Amino acid sequence: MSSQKKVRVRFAPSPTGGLHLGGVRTALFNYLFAKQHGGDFILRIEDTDQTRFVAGAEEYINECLAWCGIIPDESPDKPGAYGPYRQSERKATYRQYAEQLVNAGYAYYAFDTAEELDEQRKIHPNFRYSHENRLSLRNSLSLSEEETQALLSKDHPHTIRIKMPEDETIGFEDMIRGRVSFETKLVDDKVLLKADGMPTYHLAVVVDDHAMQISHIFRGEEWLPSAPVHLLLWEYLGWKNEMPAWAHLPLILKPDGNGKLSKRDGDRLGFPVYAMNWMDPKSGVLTEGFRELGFLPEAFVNMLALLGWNDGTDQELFGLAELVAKFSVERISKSGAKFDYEKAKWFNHEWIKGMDNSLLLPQIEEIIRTHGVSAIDTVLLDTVLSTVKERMTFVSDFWPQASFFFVRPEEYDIEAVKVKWNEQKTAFFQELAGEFEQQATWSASAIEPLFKDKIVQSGMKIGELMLPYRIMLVGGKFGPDVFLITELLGKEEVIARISKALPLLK
RNA sequence: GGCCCGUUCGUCUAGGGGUUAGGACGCAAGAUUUUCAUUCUUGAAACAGGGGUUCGAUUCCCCUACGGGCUACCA
Repeated sequence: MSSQKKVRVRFAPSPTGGLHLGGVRTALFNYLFAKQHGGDFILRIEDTDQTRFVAGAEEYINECLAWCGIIPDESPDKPGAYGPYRQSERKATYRQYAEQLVNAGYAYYAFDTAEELDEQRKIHPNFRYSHENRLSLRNSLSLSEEETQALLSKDHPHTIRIKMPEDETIGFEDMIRGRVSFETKLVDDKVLLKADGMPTYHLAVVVDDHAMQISHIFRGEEWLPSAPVHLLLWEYLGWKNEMPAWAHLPLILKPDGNGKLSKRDGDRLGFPVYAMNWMDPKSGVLTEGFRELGFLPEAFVNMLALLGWNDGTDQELFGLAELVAKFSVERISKSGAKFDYEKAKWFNHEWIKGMDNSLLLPQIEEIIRTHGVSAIDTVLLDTVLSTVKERMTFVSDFWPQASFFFVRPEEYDIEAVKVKWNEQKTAFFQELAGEFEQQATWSASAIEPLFKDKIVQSGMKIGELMLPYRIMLVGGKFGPDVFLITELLGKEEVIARISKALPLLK
């Protein structure tokens, strides 16, 4: 069916909030599939008037995707032959198709008001608008032709509902799940066109996917129950043999407890759920995103791809290009995956370790600048980054891990050494500073023996002096090899730091 | 309640009629690092239950249980 058709795949986010993990993953899988088949990835914006449209949200979506390296081939900004790709700009056609369905007997006008239906739901707890009761409700099926026309000509508020067949089995072959089928008698008569003339999602996707020549649809599992409506629509609109192939992706679940992952879980458990910072325009509350927290887009994408997919080997680290090459729908798992923030951090750690310094440097320099250091020695920075990289989980870890290379410590972990301090140690470091002054070759390999020999001569133990020395240089019990730090800091700075810290230890 | 989808270590998963059920995260222990982290080694840790089918089921089928999704004039 779709094998000779060009692969065209779309991502249709609704611009009502931040792009969360599930959204990005749906975009990613769409993208991977399209690129793998040499097809097109289209961004379609689901900006119905009913969804509370948020200003700037469309730009936000674009930025998120761009950060992840998912670049649409066509989008509202880059329309192709089948645009426009904003639902709000395609309003005109939906009504026409809805009426076409009514005329063909596949749909009908329903005049019941929302209040009347609410009333029904109160009386009948399991109320569904369906073949069982549609003849006792107010619609063009129960009313006579004249009554219907009268209501229509009076502009009586009405919706158009699909007329679900009474007793059919409708099924399809899901690319992930295999055969899935539904009994139409159990599906209700969904609204296709609302009273305000706007389409529901059901009508809009089908009409647009057809118009946009979409060949494959990857969407969340939450859409599975409405698949029969969509399937029928493709058929009723006369497009049955142009119908795309479907794949319903498993959901991303909360790490604890049960249920779909939501923004609240991030707040509650202390991890991001949005790709980038998202400010809720109503509440003004800012939710920190993966990007701002110091995640590398490569790690973010890698982590998302492996949440529900693997290549069948033990490999876990994949770049986007490799994902495109190795992706396969058959290997997408059927069951929902709980999001594990620890594992996400591990992915980031691995990517930082393996990332070329030159790609990390712009962000690192930015971090250093925000801490008030303007003169950056790029050669030193490159070396520092190399030694500190493996200790970083987030890009932002650079500062806590390496700040002492750029600024003198302000605070010292004096408690760690004070109890065992004595005059002999003070004298030792005073002399050491003097000897450093005379030292011609300033390298770790030259200083380490000098330092250790001097300790042996003094009769003290090496272990007694190493920690104090470290604390003088970096302020605490952390950091890379102390002699490497000594070398990188330079002679003048090391002596200055000894002089600054020594009085505090006495 | 109804419908649909799912179920292998705590988590993400590999596997698949006969396996010591593999890997990763996390956890624990040890080694290295005279700091902290990294790294390395080792360890604990799983086929939801019951029926079939079969010489043999974790794997195939059915049922149950459990989990999730949907059940709006939201997407």
